[in-house]
Amino acid sequence: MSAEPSRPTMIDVAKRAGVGLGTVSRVVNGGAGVRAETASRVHAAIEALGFQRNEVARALRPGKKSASLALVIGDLTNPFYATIAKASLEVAAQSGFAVVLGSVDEDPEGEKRAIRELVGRQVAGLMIVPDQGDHSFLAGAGVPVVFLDRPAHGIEADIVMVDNEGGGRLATEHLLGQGHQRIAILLAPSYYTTGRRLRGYRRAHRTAGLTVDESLVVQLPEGTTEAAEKATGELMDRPSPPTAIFASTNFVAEGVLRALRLVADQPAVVGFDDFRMADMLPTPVTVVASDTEELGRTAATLLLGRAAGTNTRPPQRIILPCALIPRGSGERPPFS
Amino acid sequence: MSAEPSRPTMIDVAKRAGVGLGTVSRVVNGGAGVRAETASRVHAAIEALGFQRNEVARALRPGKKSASLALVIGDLTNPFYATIAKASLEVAAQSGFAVVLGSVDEDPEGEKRAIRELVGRQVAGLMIVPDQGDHSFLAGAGVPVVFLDRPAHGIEADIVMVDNEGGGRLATEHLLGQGHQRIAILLAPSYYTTGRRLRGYRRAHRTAGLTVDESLVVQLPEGTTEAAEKATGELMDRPSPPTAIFASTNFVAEGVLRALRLVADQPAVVGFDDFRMADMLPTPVTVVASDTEELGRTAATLLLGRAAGTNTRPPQRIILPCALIPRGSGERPPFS
DNA sequence: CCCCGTGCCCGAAACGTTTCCAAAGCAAAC
DNA sequence: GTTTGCTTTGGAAACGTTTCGGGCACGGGG
Repeated sequence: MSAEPSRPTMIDVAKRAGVGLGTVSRVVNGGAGVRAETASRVHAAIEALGFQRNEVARALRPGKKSASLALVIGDLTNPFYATIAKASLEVAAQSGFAVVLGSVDEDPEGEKRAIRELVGRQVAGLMIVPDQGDHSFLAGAGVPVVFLDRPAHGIEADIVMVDNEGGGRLATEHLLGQGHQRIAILLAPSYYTTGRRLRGYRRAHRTAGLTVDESLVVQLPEGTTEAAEKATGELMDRPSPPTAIFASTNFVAEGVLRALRLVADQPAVVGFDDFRMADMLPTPVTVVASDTEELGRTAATLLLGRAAGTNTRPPQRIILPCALIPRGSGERPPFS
Repeated sequence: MSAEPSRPTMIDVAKRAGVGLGTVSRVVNGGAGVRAETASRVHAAIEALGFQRNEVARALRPGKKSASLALVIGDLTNPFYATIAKASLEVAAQSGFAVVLGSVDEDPEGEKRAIRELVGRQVAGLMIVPDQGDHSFLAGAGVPVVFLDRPAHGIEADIVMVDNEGGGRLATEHLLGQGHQRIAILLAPSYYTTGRRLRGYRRAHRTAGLTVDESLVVQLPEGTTEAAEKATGELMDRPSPPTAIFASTNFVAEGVLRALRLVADQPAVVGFDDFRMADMLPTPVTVVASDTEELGRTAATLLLGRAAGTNTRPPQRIILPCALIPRGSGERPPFS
């Protein structure tokens, strides 16, 4: 057993450079108020010892939060979430912040535990894509919070999201404009976003003077491609199938497209959120999409402002617009 | 300006429960050697105050690393990396570890800085998808390291990677088996993995008694779809274009497919690494792939073992196998 | 009655940094 | 020569936890 070669501390550096502890600290933090000659001696000692500041000890001082942001987010395999993670990571990195990923169980209880954990780590701020359930326990945590993609209950905080209702309306209006009358909507059980998209769907119908056939509003048991595939198959097997489908999610859209490979009369399809290869499929997929990177960037920027105390405005609600990207699948006319 | 409602500490809890500081600590850490009655009083106080252990202070004690792993990885938007992140995150979470994402600049210098940062945060271990360049500076850090996907220079450490050469051979043999003689290989400039895949390509040729036409070995300036698309276009415009293309990366494969939309004589295509929708494209894409989740899981498990001191074996090199998934694009016969 | 375990609990020390106060050096002004 | 003020430096306190050496109370054995 060799003795653990414990990393050198500022004290070691101070001894070696023949200066006081405080001086080393000052040099490490930018070196204001230190003679150049002294500073260079300290730097030499740091170099020689391979000293590396212990961020943990640094963060212990009151007021100094650790320079990290927490990100509590769903399945990174979903390009929507991955894009958010990437964008926020980039913004954070520019300010010298690291990003801590919380464990991402699906149940609200796991989410709560993960968040507690993160708060205990003294992160400077939290970015959360909230599950359903109450988030009031965050109120007293003394950490700024920004919610992404959907609001949370029980707490006033910044939130950055997409114009779900507008997007839903856009998609539906587009399909109605092609002459479709029987438009199905497949909803992943994601509660809030899904609800708003449905609302847009309804509003588009109302505006057009149509009533929606409730049997075409399909609530999926899961947000997976498999569930969507199955539901789509059943939908198209009905006596009078829909002539168009609005898929409320990128995974749902994928499932829909899979199911449709076996179908003779191809309905029009519009998805929500863009995805890779959407334009490469046999008939390119029309989607309603927003700038997901912008969403992540905005949230991170906002949070950094809060964490730094620069931004003291009341909680903001930022809503990013959606645009329709016609590619083919949404422009198919109604069959029969 | 309301006074910052600083979070309660163990001292506050101790006062409120009418016990000593040490007792609170024991209760919080499992409560061995504390009378049940006392423990419940402490728990009540914790509940009442909303106490949350300060992990930073905890990690300050010598030996105690913070319960977090660092992950230094490329673009999360790349499903390959996203999958690794997800899998390792899950494993870490099971052991109560969080995952810190390092800033992911592309240049080696940025990577080095990011790693230093992470080491300073007292993470319990590092998972790194290494850039080229020397990583010997990690040797003295006193933190266990696991490299993913490619080895690093200047340091002995565990590494988990894919059988790149075998995969390259598999892909090439498959194409040769279809009667292709002019097989192009498009290489993203990722140095190591790319080099091994090329080696597999060469070996397959040699085994088949063929010499490779060096003009068909295309080194891309970038690993982007755009670069691959451009190169593919040029490739197919040659007087005698290849009848098959081996794309060394998922992004490269995408670029190839984009370019091929405009081409009359469709070459066979095999990609490296699977990707979403590969089976949904007009002609489904044949790929060589390995279990990326397994890669992430293995690395995380290995690292946790090192961090806990459970695993003291000499550094391991784990190589995951690749399998060919025929879907259509790789089974196209040579044209003309 | 004394001694010694055995549980349970207390509180000080230590971890490595930042920050604050004071001291020291020095130059300029008187 | 003294004062004043500024720059540079040293060192102690504080951050919130874990850990460790005791202390106290109680009970049983001698």
